[in-house]
Order: sequence, then C-alpha cells, then structure tokens
Amino acid sequence: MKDMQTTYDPREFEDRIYANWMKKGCFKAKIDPAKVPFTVMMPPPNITGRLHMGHAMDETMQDIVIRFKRMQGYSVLWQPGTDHASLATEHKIVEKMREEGITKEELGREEFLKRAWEWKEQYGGAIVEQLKKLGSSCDWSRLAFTMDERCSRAVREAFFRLYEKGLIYRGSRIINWCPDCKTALSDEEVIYSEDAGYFWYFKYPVEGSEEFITIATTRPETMLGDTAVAVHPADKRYSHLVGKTLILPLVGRKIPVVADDYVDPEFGTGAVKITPAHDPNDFNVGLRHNLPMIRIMADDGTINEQGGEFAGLDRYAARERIVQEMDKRKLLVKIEPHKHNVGHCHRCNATIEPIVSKQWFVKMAPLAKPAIDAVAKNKTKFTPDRFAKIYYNWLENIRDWCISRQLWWGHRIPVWYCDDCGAMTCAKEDITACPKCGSVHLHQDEDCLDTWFSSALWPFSTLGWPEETPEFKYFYPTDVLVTGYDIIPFWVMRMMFSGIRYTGKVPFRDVLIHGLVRDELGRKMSKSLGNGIDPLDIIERYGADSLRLSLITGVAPGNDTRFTEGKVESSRNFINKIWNASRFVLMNAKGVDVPKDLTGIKFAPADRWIISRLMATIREVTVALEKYDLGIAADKLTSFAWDDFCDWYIELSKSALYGDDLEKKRATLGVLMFVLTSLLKLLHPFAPFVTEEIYGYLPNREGMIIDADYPRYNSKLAYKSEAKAFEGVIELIKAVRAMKVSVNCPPSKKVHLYLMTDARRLFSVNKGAILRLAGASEIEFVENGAELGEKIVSQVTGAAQIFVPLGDLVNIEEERARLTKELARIEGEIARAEGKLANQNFVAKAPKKLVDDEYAKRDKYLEMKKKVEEQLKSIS
RNA sequence: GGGGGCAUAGCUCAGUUGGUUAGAGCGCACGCUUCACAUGCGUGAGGUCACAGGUUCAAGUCCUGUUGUCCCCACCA
Repeated sequence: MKDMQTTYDPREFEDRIYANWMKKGCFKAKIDPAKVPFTVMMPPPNITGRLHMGHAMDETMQDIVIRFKRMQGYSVLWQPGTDHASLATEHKIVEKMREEGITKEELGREEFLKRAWEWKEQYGGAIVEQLKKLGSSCDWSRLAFTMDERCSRAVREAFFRLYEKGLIYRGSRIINWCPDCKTALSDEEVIYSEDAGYFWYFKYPVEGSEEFITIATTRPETMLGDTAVAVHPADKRYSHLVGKTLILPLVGRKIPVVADDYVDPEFGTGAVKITPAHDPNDFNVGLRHNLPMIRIMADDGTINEQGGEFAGLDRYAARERIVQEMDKRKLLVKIEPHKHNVGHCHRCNATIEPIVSKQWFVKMAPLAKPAIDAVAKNKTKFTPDRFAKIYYNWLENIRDWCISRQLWWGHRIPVWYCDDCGAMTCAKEDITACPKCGSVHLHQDEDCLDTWFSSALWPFSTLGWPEETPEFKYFYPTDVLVTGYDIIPFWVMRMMFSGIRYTGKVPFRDVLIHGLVRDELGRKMSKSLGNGIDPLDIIERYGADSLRLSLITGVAPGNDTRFTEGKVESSRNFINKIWNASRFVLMNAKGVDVPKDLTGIKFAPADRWIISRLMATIREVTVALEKYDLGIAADKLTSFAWDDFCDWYIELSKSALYGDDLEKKRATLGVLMFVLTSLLKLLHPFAPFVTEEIYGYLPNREGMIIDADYPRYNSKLAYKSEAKAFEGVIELIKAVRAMKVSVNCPPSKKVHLYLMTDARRLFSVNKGAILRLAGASEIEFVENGAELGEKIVSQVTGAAQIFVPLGDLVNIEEERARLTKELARIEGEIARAEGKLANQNFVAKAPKKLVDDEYAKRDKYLEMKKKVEEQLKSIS
C-alpha cells in the first residue's frame, strides 16, 4: 500500500471518500427488526437557500449524533429533504420575472407553476450538493420534498381532519398583509423594528358644536376608514362628548364618540380614532361597539374606492395628501416625530398593513394544550431544558394561526365552492361535482397554505403517513430533532402539536437546540451587512473536518457562537496532528508484524497508562455524546489525542521503537495501533473524512470506519492504580524539564539525575523513557541527596526528590529563592488541608472519600515540606 | 409590560448531578534545526469567577437582590 502523504491535504480525499460512502450505500436506512432504530429528521432547507454557517452547524451536529449512533449499532435513518418555501420561492421567481417584464397575473396560475417547478429543478438541488460537502451522512435515496406526492397527500389529510373537527375555519379577521407580496402572513412571519415616524394631531369637529376633539395618529391615511373615536370612560376631559357625533373630515361620515377601557388617557391626547378594518385593537373596539368596518385599502397598498378622492393613490401618497388637506382645513394641530414599532414582511421587508380579511385559520387552543402537556410530562425533552420555557411561553400565548396565503406556489387549499348552491366542501381528493347539489360548477379556493403547514408534518409525512408504511412503523416517532432556537415557534411547536394530533405520538423524544453562528464581532451574519462567511469557502481552504470541529468545540448547547477563522485554524492544526501521529505509527509499523489486538501483549507501565487514559476517554466521550454535549466530547477527545497520546505516549514509545528489543517493539506497536484505531473511531463522528482516510491505511482494519463499532469501555483495561503510579514518571519528567529551564540549562544538555525515592522500581523500569523525555544521561538512586554538594538544583515531586548537579549554571541565591517559594506553596497547601480537616462538620458530613483524600493530601505535602526544608538547609 | 440569556485569564469561550490547587484555544514571555508534525516541541506568566447577601461541612456552580449587557414576545392610537 501507498504511504500517507506527508502533509494533511483534505482536498485530496474528501470528495473521494464521500463518493465511496455513497457508492457503498453507507447512508442507507434499513428496516432491521434485530436492531433498534434511531431517527433524525433533517430540517429541510429552502430550495431558494444557499448553505450558510447556520446550516453548517445544524448539519454537523446531526451528523455527529447520527454517525455515533450508527457506530453504536442502531439502525439509523437520517431523513433529508427540502422545503418548497412557498413565499420565499414565489417571491424570488416573481422578482426574476419582473426583470423579464412579466407579472405572474399575465402568466396565469398554470404557467406560473410550470415555471416554479422548473425553477425548483434547476436551483432546488444546489443546497443538497452543498450539504454533501459537509459530510452529511443522510439517506439521500429518501430525499423528500414538501411538495412531493407523499408530503402533499399528508397535507391534504391533515387539513381534512382539522376541517372536519372544526379546527380549521374561514373568517374575517385582522391579519398581517404584505402589500408587496400581496399575501397574508402569520404573526410569526412579521418582523418588528423601531422605525422613526411621526405623530399627526388632527382635529375632528363635533357635530352641531364649535368644539373639536383632537386625536393623534401615526397612519393618517387610515382615517378614511374611521368609524368612531374612543375615549376612556373615566376621562373627565371627554365625558361630556361620549355619545356625541363627530364629522369625519375629508370624508364627511358621521361617527360616534365611544367610551372604551382600551384607551390609555395618559397617551397622546387620550382620544383615539378607531379604524376597525385596519388595526387589531380597533377591530376589537369595533366589535364591542358594533361599529362598521370600512376597508379602505386594496391588496396592493393603494387606497380603494372607499377612499373617495384619494382612491387609487398609494398608501404613502395618500398619507401626504391627507395631511395637506387637513392642514388646508386648519384641522392639523401639530406634527411630532415619533419612534414606533413597525411590522415588516420577513421576506421583502415591506411595511405590513393590518387589514381585515377573509382567511383560513387553525384554532390553536385545543392543539396547544396537548403540546404543552407532552413537554411538561417529559414525553419530549428540550436540551438545554431552558428552551422548554420558551416553548411554553409561545404556546401559552398563542393566537389562531392564519394559514392561507394568496400565493400560487404551495399546497392549494383543498376546499371547493359550489357556484350553484354555495356549498363549501373540503376533500382529500379533488372533486368535480358538488356533493350537495351535484352541480359541476365548482371552483377551488384560490389560496395556498402557509409553508409551515406542510413542514409541521415533516417527521411523519416523509415516512408515508397517513399510510401505515413499514418505515413509518419502524422509524416513527423520531429520536432527536436538531435545530436553532429561532425556529422553535415556526417549526418545533407546530411539529409537536401536529404530531400529537395526527399520530397520537410526540414526533421526537429529544429536541436539541443550538444557537446562532455569529461573526467575529458577535453580529448576526446577514446579507445586508455582508458579513456572512461562506462555509464552502472555508471547506475549500481548510477542509470540511476542520469546519465541523470549529463549529462545535468550545460551544455550549443552546449558546450563540462566534465564528472566527482562528478557530478553523486551530481545528485544522489538530487534524494535522492526528494525521502526523498516524503517519508516525504507520511508518514504524512498516515491515513489522503488528499484533492484531491487545491479547498476549506484555504491557509496559506506559502502555497501561495510555490504555487507562483511553478507557477513561471512551467513557467520558460516550457519556457526553449521549447527553448531546458535543463540545465537551470534542474537548475530551482533543486533549486525549493531543496531550496524552501525541505528546506523551508517542514520545514514550520511541525508546521501545528505536531500541533493539524486537518483542518490545512489537508490543509497543500493538498498543500504538490499538490506541490510534480507537482514537480514530472516537473521532469519526466529528471528523469523518480524515478518520476514514487514515483508517484506510491501517494494516489490520476491517471494512470502513463509518461502519465500525464505536469503542466501548472495558473495565479490565482501566488499570487505575497502575496509571496513577505512572503519573509519577510524568511528574518527574516535567519537574526535570522545569528545573533545567529555571537555570537556563539548554534542553539538549543531558543531565545526570540523582533520585531519592521509595519507587526505585517504577523509575528503573521507565528509565529509557525518562532519559529521553527529560533529557538526562543517567539516573542514579541515592540515600541522601544533600551530600551531593551545593551546585545542585533540587525538586520534590510526589514520588521522588530530584537532584541535578548543574555546576556553574546553578546560582545558589536563585536556587534558595526558588526553594523558598516552593516551600511557601507547599505550606499553603498544608494550611488549606489542615483548615478543612480541623472543621468537625467537614469531617463528619463530607463523603468519606473526600475526607480521606484530604488527609492523604496533607500527609503528602508534609512529607514534601520536610524534604524541601532539608534541601534548603543543605545549601545555606 | 411578560419571558429568557449572558457577566470566569489580554481576547473568544468551556466548566458535565455543589467537592482536590478553576480549564482550553488564541495572544504573550523565555527556550528549542529532539529523526510524525514549526499547522510543531518544552517551560512559564496571567483569574477577587460582575457586585451584595443567603443556603451548605463545602458555592464559579444552588437561592434572593443589585448593576451592566444581549435576545425573544406583547404594546405603542
């Protein structure tokens, strides 16, 4: 076999590895009754979308969980798909057509949809290809689309069921209207921002009197639809006017003055113009006082025929004209600058108009309740659990969901109206005749459903529901949903109540919530700021593995994170380290008959130590992954790989590898190979490409790492006490290194070590390693180091007292100062321990192990203190 | 008005059911042509865990309050 390239170059193998996984069908979900299923539904990206850092993080987290579970032996399904994104897509297509000078009305519904499907075929796959670059191991053969036949059937079924139970109704209510997209929006699709505006103060004359009532408005044009002025019932300033009639200026309509608690007497003038058709609060006031609702605006934001002379004007032009006219009539009192919250369309940013309109709604109260209960009863668990509160907060304050959209791209509302008898019929299959009167003169509702209506069904629509398909039975309910906290109201919530309603089961057991990926300065990445970083560009330069690692290391669940190229570099450096460590092992294994496993290997202390560390790491990483603590898992892996394995064990192994004892060399290589293989497997969910690539070079591998068993903790290999003893060797080596630095002794200068110790055997056995790593020429055991003279540096460790004669490098004064400082530190430790032990409550109430540890610690430091004191005495 | 987050080293952040001497990366200082890796190795400096109380044998961690900061929702005629 070829040797590994000397440099880590992800571009050389990532695409090849991915293609091979695909070719071998590694991602395919299989219904296997012998296995436990594990299912994740990918949040379907919009077909208009381009991969951004948010996706990259979301996908990475899912892929880590999926690969981990796959290796643990579950039968995994990671269901991918895309969302038709009704409004977003239609908006894009309309924009494109605008460039060609065509409107969708000119084109007609059918032709428009033809274009939309073409558009979907052309661009809808782009994001899918981008997801592959990340290494996502989802079952692409099951790629779903919210408007494919399966999902569309589910939508029909769901609508039909709710309709039958009266949970979907059609009614005239105030809704959010986007005059630009010309459609209704749900409350969640409106984005509010503090905008600078004005307060216009208008005088409305009281009929048959010289008196006026002054109102303030931020939207003068809506006065055309005023049907009352309201004041607070207890407001003495206006009480004499309640019940009187006003003449609405410019319009001439007679409108009443009504008293209503809704009015805040402290705000503005304490008198409010009431426009029931164009404001949600006014709408309610209108209902209470039985006021007429006069809609004065057309769908495109122009004033309609109700606006008299202003009809046809755009809303803002009308505003200007009305202010002028009022001014002319001396009815304009003043204009004040005023900041207020204005709703904007989440798609096109146009200012939303609250408008009374006939739309379809889902009655939320009966759906919300079971969704709240399911989380309260822990049937679905949020990670981190604080997001459950946010979820409750949404569902407890929820209003009915406006689901109709005046769009063409989407699921058309399955309701038909009979032109003859007027009957309204909802049907799962298209109908051609009225079931009531048999008339064939029918027309289907023109509107489409909110895109989220179909997304809400995603966990089961993709599995074939309402049919009891084998995959539905096997893979549903799903195990974990991974998504950002910003999506809870749009999607998580709606999947929850939909899943419970339609399937009787919660759609997922766990919801893993992550935060936003921000830029280096902590700002949201956005198109308008131009601060977005393209994940594909990062992959191109650093590789997907580095990107993946950088998106999860040091990130706590649910928290936002800043993306910096420095983090990617760190991850790349780490992977490079793994690459080179692997290369080291493989180079040394060349031509050697490396043991296939640990059976029969005679372990050296260092071997037991690294195996012990490996076992601890396996346990920690597994526990962390099972709790979705991906950042912690990655951190444990990194420090094991870099510190324990590379910086210590590989260095320790060199004396055996470069020595003459062939059996020892074989044994060491066996351990190296075992640990490396385990490490690669542990790392595979995080860095799938490089681990698969390296795995391919391992001599004793079987199959591919993606299908390998995840390493398991083996208590027989824990070697706890042996590992602890070996820490003494490490401590010794570190101490010697530090001693050399303290006297500016060049690291390359070999020193003669004198040790006073009870653990002679430990240090003898590991002599080779100590000499190599501490930079020593010899180890000599002595009974009394003080006899070695003054030109000496000494250091006490837990297991030994070290003496290094360094001749003229030693400055007695400095050495005395160093030892004095060391003594102070030790005395501090003793004081701390004794303080604790003097506390009777601690001794009585703390766990015995802690108390014992404290005694041991005190004794250890007392011992060290004695030695340091002796040494100080000997050089003074 | 309601809800939530955050405040830990110069910077960005971890800190897993309260329990050794609070960690990492980057940065910084000193040293290293050590035969896997300078995308590296060694050694180190650097923290009143925002503040004030409380619970506890024990608090970065739990509770209350304060300050600062960010986010979400509602309201804003």
